[in-house]
Amino acid sequence: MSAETPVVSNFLRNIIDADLAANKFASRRWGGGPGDAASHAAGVADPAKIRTRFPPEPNGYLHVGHAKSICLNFGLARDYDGVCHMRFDDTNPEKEDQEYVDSILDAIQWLGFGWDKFGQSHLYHASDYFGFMFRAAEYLIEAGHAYVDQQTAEEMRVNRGDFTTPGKDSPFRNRPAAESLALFHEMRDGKHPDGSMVVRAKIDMASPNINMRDPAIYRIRHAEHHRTGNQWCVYPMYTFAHPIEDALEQITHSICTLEFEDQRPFYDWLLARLAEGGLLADPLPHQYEFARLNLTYVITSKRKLMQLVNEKYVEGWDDPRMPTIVGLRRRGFTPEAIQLFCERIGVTKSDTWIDYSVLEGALRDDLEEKAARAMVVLDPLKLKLTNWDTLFGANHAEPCSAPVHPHHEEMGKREFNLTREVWIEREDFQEVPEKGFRRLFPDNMARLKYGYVIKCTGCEKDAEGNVTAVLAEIVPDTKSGTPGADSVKVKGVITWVSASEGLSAEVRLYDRLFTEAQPDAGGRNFLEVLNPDSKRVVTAYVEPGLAQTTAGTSFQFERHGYFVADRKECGADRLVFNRTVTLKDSWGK
RNA sequence: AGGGGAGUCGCCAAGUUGGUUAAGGCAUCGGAUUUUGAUUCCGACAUGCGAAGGUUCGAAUCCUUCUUCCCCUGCCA
Repeated sequence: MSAETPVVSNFLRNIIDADLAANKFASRRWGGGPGDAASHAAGVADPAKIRTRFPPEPNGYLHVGHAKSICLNFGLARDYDGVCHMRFDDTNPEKEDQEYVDSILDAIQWLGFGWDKFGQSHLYHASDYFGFMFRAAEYLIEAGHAYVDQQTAEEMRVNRGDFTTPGKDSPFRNRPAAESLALFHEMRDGKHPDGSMVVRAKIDMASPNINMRDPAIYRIRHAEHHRTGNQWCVYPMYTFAHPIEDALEQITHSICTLEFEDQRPFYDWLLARLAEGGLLADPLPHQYEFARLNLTYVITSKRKLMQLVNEKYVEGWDDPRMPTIVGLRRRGFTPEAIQLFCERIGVTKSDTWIDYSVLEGALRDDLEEKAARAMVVLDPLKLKLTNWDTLFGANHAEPCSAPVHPHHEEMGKREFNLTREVWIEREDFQEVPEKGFRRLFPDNMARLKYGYVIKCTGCEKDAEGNVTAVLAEIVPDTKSGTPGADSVKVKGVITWVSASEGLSAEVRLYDRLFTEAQPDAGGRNFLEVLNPDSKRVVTAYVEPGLAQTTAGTSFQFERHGYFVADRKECGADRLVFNRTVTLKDSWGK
């Protein structure tokens, strides 16, 4: 898909182009896997022109916002003959779980990306670097760049100062390195309870950048880690761990979101210190920040998504209304549509809102090309062909044929029968037509798609005056595909399903989850603007050929939109379809 | 208030060593095609680049001032 989509320049591509042009990475070595300066020095010239990484914390499900980052990082690596490392940033044992690891890996592969490149897998875990990180912290302490602080969390907070007030040095700040080192070892050995002490980088308590006011780099957590078990009771903080992870993996461009901009000075400070100590070597990785995705009508906060699931506003993480990758997938999104969306929105440093319709547009553009067509009636009203018996005989079934895809003959034909009674959409009949209406109304002609032109003669009503059936006559010799098909010109085309041969199916009509473009704008509780009609379930009639539908297959239900056979509940015994997105409708329903 | 960022068409977004008519996409609006009011195809769509000054033969690009919005005071990431 990217072959036909011209690549649009962005600030990251410009940076990479400049780096490459300057031969900035010419001396890079690759030790065959993540490692310190010595191990890479002993390796080979790095076969990867650049290295990026996608580093989720395995504490939740991936969503459309992550998709932007995934497409960016894996996409750049692909385009520049580099590699993107799949890395779990699992430095907080209390929040993480293997279940999330599995779902994340699955989501990325589904999106169309992988981490095997240059003959090896690049699936990494921050927890594999705990040993090095511990050594790095020891080095920092020994070199006078870090210390063990025994202030309480509250004392630390107060002494950090605020935006206008410089912080105050901790009373432990200048304790001898040997004392800090001994305490750090005691921390590791489980001699101290959670929260009793912490290792802090020694930088500048008066820095205007609060992240430089002696940030905590190691804390005590007597917790079982999903990968390292009980091997450790001290764990590195993100601030400290992330730059090291990047360096050990020889990442060239460490791309993260805007809120980490203030963290970059520490990122550079840390790597420079470790390079001084010989633990790391140039060229060191650099951090670049881009604006995360803001999508209207969508919420991506982990906490809020969790709330939607836990409080049953939706039916799980893979509910088709959820912006999670599993939700989008079940809704009928394709990986290509999501990739197209990411290409269209671009990458910048300006914090913007993308309208939900852009996502829908990309989806339609992808599905239009590949979805098989089918005729389905979602809101059935019976149509009686009153001259059927005299024309064909009551029990006759008239075979009709239609292309699987109007622009792709090679996809073949589908066959179904026209019978004396068919289902049509209730909205396709108006006893008194509104201006511009071209479908069925008394004395008007329209075509039953792929069948005959019919002339509406009236309707039947119940005691309350509700229309219960539409009456029409077939106009002879107008069957689609026959020489006389165009002898009568009509403006309206009606989709239909044989009343006697059509199959019934459960169809879920999904709509956006919220009624406001920015559900949590201005501190509003997003639950107050949940769309009560985000899911409507109808029993529809579908053409007989859909009987053998495979779960996960996408269709265009003609004149309605794109639908997908639900991957969990659609089976041979029960047809279940999810509406992925409607067709564009310039007439307005 | 201190620090860090961002403001180019309705929504995104190229363009920044200053130099012809400010890319492109989405949306929108015309028109053609169409057995999906879909698709497709043609065409239209910023004398303007947050604002005001200034430098210059020439500025979205340089300078000055102003303005709006976003992020930062977890032993989360």
